[in-house]
Amino acid sequence: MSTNTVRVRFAPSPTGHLHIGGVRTALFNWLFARRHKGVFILRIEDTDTSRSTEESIHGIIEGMKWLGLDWNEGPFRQTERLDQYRAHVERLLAQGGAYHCYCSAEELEARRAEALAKKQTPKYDGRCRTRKEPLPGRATAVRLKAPQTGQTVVHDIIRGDVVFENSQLDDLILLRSDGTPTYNLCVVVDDAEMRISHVIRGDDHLNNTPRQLHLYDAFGYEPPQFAHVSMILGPDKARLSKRHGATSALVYREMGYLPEALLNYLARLGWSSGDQEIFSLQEMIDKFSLEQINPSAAVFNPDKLLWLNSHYMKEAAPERLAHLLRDHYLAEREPAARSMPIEQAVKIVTALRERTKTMAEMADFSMCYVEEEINPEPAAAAKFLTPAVKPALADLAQRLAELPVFDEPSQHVAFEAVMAAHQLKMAQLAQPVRVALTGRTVSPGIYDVLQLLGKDRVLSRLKKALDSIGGQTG
RNA sequence: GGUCCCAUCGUCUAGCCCGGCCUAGGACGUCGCCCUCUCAAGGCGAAAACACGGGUUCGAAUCCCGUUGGGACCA
Repeated sequence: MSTNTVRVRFAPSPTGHLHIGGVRTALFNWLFARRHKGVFILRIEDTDTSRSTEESIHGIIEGMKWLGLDWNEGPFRQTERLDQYRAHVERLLAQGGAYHCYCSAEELEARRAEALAKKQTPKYDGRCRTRKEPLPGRATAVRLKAPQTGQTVVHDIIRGDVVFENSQLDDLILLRSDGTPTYNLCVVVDDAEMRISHVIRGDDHLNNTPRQLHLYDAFGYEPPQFAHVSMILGPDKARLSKRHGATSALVYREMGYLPEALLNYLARLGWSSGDQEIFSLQEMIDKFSLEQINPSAAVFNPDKLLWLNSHYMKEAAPERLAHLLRDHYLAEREPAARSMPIEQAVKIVTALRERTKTMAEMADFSMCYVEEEINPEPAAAAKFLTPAVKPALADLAQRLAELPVFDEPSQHVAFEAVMAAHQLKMAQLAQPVRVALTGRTVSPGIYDVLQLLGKDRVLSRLKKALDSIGGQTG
């Protein structure tokens, strides 16, 4: 295989749901891989067994599949590669590139607290670095013998060169005293062995990068290129988290967002291509470049995501939305909806997608076309189903019942006749009819409503409404 | 506290690298008008930003320095 092949990875820790910040990182990696006809790898960083769960792994994979972020290799799991990490450490130890450290976590913590108290930078003092004889009876961690002078420069594609003084970096722990490998070790071993060409990750890892570079050096590996993407912030400019609202990709699915809307939104958060706002997946792939990524952090804006979602709902094939609506969003509200003819679902989608911004909202507005009977909202009924309009409604019911063909032109004639006979304007007639038929004051055009319900339900709901109105009869 | 990153409308951004075309463009949101059987959608229009201070230069949003503010990591 050519050494020029782009190989990138998304490496989430399965300690929670698939976070939308993670989705953006995954998307940038995926776009970069597709753009360069490279390889996208999914790697599960599950070495922290106390916090990793199978449930999280399933959630991550399900989320990735929902979004269409398909991977070429993996999912690999770090817990299946522990031998690799240990072997690398053994090798380093044998070469003198690492050493045993006998300091206990408690001692280190005490020294750190002491340093902080003296307003000094807490940093490992390297006291075990030159120890010749092992201390018997003490658990040992393994540390990297890192350079203590000079500088380490991270050549970041997004930020340019970032310089670190080696004197500021301490000898990082490779293996803890309980034998478990640390994050930096695993990442470097995996990225090297998986021949990752570009590490595209959150900039919360920028500070880890010089240490990782030391590790690449120690192992004799050529380091990859780095691109550190800034964080996604909440409205208060703090890192986006649960307290800012939904952060799980799959929760956005439940809220009725389309995957292409989320992807388009996340792509434009930190990346741009001129003034373009709407990108198909293929356009994103064609135009994506790491150099165009904005180095500054971005605030997550739910309103814009919502706008994009409504845009994509209007763009999508009605049949696709109809299946989604019926089999997912409606079915979870009313299982009987599964038996709805797909043509009916298509009609509902066509009538509602201009006025609802999510699939969940569409489902809520669809219920009155799914259920056999409805109970109008009390406030709407009180305002529009009044004795004053009762004669007109009765007249309309009569005329609609007598229509030989229940189509829009005929319905139109009936409405015109009722308006003329009762001296009513369209608004005065349509609103009561709307409330009688849908139970609320907001709906698609009244003729669309008639079509969606069909003659039987129209007549029965009009009758029910008429019966509910007190006062004069007929 | 130390290290590192960042800084254009409320928000996402174009412009910045290669100073003049910038009386700073687009988008979301907001407001107004039009359309209208409701709500939307759609159309038209408006308000709204170069964090601050010094340089460099004929000229700086664009280059340099500092300040301030925010963020991340060490934890």
